[in-house]
Amino acid sequence: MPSATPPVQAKKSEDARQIRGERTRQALLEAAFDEIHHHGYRAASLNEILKAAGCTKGSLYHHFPDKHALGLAAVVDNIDRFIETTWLKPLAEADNAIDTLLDILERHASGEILTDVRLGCPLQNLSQEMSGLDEDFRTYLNAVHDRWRDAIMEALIKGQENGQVRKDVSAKAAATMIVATHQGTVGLIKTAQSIDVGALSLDAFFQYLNSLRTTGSADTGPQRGLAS
Amino acid sequence: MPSATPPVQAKKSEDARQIRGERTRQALLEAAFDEIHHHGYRAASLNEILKAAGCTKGSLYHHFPDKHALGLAAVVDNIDRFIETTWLKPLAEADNAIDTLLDILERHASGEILTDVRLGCPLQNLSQEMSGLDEDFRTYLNAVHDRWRDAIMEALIKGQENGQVRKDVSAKAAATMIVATHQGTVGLIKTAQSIDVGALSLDAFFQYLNSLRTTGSADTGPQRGLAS
DNA sequence: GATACTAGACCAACCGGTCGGTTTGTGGAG
DNA sequence: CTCCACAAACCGACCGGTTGGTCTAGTATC
Repeated sequence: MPSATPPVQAKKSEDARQIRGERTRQALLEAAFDEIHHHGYRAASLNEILKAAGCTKGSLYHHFPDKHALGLAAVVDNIDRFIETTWLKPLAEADNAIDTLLDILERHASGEILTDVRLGCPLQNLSQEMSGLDEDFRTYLNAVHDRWRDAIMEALIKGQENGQVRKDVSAKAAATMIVATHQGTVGLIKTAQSIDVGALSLDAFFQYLNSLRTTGSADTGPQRGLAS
Repeated sequence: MPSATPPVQAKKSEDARQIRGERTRQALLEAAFDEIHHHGYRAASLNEILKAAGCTKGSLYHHFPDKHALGLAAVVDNIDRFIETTWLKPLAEADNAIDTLLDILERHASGEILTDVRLGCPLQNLSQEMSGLDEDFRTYLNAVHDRWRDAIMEALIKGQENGQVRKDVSAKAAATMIVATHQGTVGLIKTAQSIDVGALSLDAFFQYLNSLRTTGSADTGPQRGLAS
């Protein structure tokens, strides 16, 4: 990165405008999400966030009107990205809905996605904490649930059209239950602080998901299931 | 309740010892559980609890060493009773595990058990809030999950022995998933602040539970399902 | 009079939020 | 190229309020 005379007319937006202002803003968002993930929104301390972000109250309240705005921005920023890459994109591109679902769940069970058992899933944590407390958070989190469920539903419907998924099940109901079971399993894991209980739950969950296949397609093949 | 000269020698344990001491203790437990149910443990204000219980700091700290002990006692007291009457007892006495499960779930869906959609299930709320925060709470809540799951498992095993439940499913895995799906559904309801999403999830859930029946017994009978 | 219990003023710690003031980067004038 | 004006960015002491918890004084019951 040579600093040799950058062209004077170069738009400074790309990099130059990001220095300072945007950088500390991003640092605040990241630190805020981390603190919220660890302690929840209400118990998240602004002073701790500031310490982690390496700036002070003045900076914070220059970029955000209050704690609520900071927290919401941090949460939306992070969860949107997560749900998009982990669920929505793979499901939209899926050739086979059931296979894709099993694959994503397997990656949860292996600890690839849920890295820290103690902290749990941010979406789950926040839904639980904030739903009855703040309408802005609740509306957003509920919208995430809806997007998530709809993505599963669409994949199932596509599978039904392809003849991979049984047509005597309601795609919407099944998708809703899949979201519920996943969230519930993550909750059990957090309380048990062990993924063993998650493996148990997923074992039955996989059996259910396989039961959604048409009898023609590879049904209860031995290829799927917990690696154990 | 005539106060006419009670027998002097009457054991005062039953009623007399309960006056004052035990009465305020119970009032504190009740008020504490209510406050915790509404705001969670951390946000539960001792002053609010005292106001609701109609006593003062001095009384509280005479009966309990600290907030932690009060909260735990209140939670154990209440949840133990709930899980016992709602799940453990019916399951232990069940003639048919699947029918009993469907029945309990139906009572949830009808709003008979989960009275206030906004507050959610206390067990779920506390598991989520406290598991990563306090080992005493976590240990207790995890034990409740275990008791709950074991009761379902026992009922399923009994059903397998009776020939009502398919033997190619792991009772333990199925019971774990049933707990997870139920908890997850309750969570979705809370975030959506509507039982509609719960009805959707339960629709698929019922289909799954019915699929656990042996093909001989009343399989996908029309008698079960959401009333709607 | 001893014991169990109640009362509420009081405390340090921490909370989110405010505010006057300083630093830093930049565009235009000379 | 230098200098200045101005605004965006940043700083941290400070504020009122609330928290869980302590302490001393007083009261009902045996």
